[in-house]
Amino acid sequence: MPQTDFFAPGAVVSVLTAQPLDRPLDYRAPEGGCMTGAFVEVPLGPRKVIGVVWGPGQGGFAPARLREVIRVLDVAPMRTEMQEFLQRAADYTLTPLPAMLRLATRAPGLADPPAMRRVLRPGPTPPDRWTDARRRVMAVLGDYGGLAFTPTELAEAAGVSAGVIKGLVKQGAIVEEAAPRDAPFARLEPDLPGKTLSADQAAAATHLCAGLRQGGYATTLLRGVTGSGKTEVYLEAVAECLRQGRQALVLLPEIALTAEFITRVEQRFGARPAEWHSGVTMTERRRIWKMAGQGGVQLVVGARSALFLPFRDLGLVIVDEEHDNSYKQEDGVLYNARDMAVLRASICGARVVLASATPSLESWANAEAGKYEKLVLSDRYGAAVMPRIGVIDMRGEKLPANRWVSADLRAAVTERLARGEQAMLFINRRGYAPVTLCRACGHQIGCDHCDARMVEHRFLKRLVCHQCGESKPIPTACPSCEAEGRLAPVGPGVERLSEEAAALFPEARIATLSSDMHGTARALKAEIESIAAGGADIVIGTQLVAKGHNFPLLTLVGVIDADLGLQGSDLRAAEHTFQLMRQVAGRAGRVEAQGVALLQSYQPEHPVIRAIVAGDEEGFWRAEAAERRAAGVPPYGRMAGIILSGPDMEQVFDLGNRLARDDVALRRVGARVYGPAPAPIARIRGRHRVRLLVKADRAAPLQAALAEWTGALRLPAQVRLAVDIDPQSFY
DNA sequence: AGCACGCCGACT
DNA sequence: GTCGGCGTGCTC
Repeated sequence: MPQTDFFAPGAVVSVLTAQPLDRPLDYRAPEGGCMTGAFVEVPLGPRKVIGVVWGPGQGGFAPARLREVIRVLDVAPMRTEMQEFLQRAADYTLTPLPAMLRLATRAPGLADPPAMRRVLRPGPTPPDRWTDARRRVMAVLGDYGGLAFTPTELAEAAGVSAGVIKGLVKQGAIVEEAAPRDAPFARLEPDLPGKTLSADQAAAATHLCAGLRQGGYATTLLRGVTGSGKTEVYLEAVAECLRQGRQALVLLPEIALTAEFITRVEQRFGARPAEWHSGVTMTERRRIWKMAGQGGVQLVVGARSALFLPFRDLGLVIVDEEHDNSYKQEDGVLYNARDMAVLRASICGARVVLASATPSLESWANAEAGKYEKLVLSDRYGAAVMPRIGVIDMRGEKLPANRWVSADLRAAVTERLARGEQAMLFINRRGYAPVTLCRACGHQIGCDHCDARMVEHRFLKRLVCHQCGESKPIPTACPSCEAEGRLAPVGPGVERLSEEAAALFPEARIATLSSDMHGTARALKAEIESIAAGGADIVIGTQLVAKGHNFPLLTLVGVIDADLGLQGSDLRAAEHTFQLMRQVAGRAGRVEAQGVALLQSYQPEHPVIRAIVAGDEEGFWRAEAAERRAAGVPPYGRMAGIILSGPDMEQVFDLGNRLARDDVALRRVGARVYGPAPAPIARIRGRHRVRLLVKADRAAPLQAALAEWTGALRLPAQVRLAVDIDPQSFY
């Protein structure tokens, strides 16, 4: 890390850009000099690019050929802790540092001078006459003294027409002024009265607040069943963080959840936090980015990429639903947001709260080992109790073709309908039918670019590949044998289940929730709100409904295929099924009545199904942990996936074999390589993929060995190699 | 990432 | 003869 802070003009500095160069380049400091961390514009070949002064020059490049930094940008310099975070995240995920920097500068217009806009302030001369409208305008301007209004905003806030404002400006009662466009966010008030907490919640909140007052890094796993009020608890921690004048970040796994959460923040703190995710406008992103650095935002709520905002003084990171798979995803860089949150917090001395009803085994093990603190909320908040969970053994069920709702489940739904309560049918499959089969020749329609079957989406009237998103119209003739009218949908998806429910319960109002049926997040939110308010009798949904939405009238959840996630040989299958089933079951009976969850299963004796039914969480995790420990896999061993992809299958396989053979670097640290094998999806968008797995001891210096190992392989032009540290799936 | 340099096929 | 294909390499 850099020792020198200021570089005099002409001094040699090293500058990191987001260009894929694999290391920083040396430049001469500009006229006026520059600081470590400064955002600068530098010449690169014929172009000008943005970079960060990373430290003193590295040397080794002819001094005469050094070029000069063009200018220092007018944004808050990158903090040393952010540099360290990016460096360590890059080292951990084996990502080139420039790619990491790109994540940290994903706001447009950083190079632009601070844009100004015209805002209105009360002027020196009172208006000649006071009308009602004029009084309202001046009252709004006075009340919100600190806030800046544009003419349109002021007219709207005061409920007057633009003419009134114009008149006041003309008289000098209001004056126009230039103000920076990227304005601070409205202040959140941590001392507004919060909700009354249960004894459990209060104890947990007190503990978290005490930790924040003590300061320094620590991670707490906050466990609580659905409806136990985890959110209220961690909002108290946010309040404490704000009281200390530090910034807080709340990560949510789904954009669809942010709207509801922001409303709760507004109720608790009297103003809206900043909202950061892919759906946010460019202007707003730039504002949040800049305000994070200037301290003009206290709380950011958003997606995992918010971890890379340049917070000036981050004191608390909440990772809600920490077990959620979407925290580990690729957006240019493969990283797990939960782990990166812990890393970032440990560097900047912040607290982390990992909240979940069903933690990941990793977090559970860290808590068991004493690396994380553990807080458990055992009661459901208010009168709500955990649902009773039962299994319906489908082996004895004689269902007609293309029916999936058993007699028992049907009876249970009918009972709820009679009582005026809501029921939910859950199936974790989008679309109408997962397979389209030709009855004449047995051909199944697959994607042309991937090794995946096309899923019929009747709602969209198309076949869709869930892998690459490619879609095509539903053919009338078989593409293989050309038989007309012999194509048949096989198996259930959420749309088909909806059709069945309509036939079984003709009187009921049925609402179907699936991500592809509601174009926008807003439409989806409106639908969810309407359902929560009683706008439907039966809710039919996919994974989407399992994630944190609150349906107070719901007393029954029926899971159509509880075994679905248990198929395949993925070691995490048990964990995921356990988490998903517990979450779905938790939707039932949140308020007064005890809910019931019924799981349809063809293997009711399966240990996972039994653990879910028994509600024996600790038992499940202990058993799962024992198995993982025996197999030497995460979290008791380390793993990495290597994916080689390219247009030529043979070439990619050859490279995989060569890699597997030349494994000296790995063996030196006691790691072993398995494969190559076709990747879980062997072909995506026309690129063939093979995968190798590396298994190592927990303490092994895996990254260094992997870097040496893969670095030795010369890659042909079209072949790409990606390293996935701590892969989500492994077998 | 861009953009140049460079070495082999079909065109004025 | 040269215009242009995109494979390989460099950017301080």
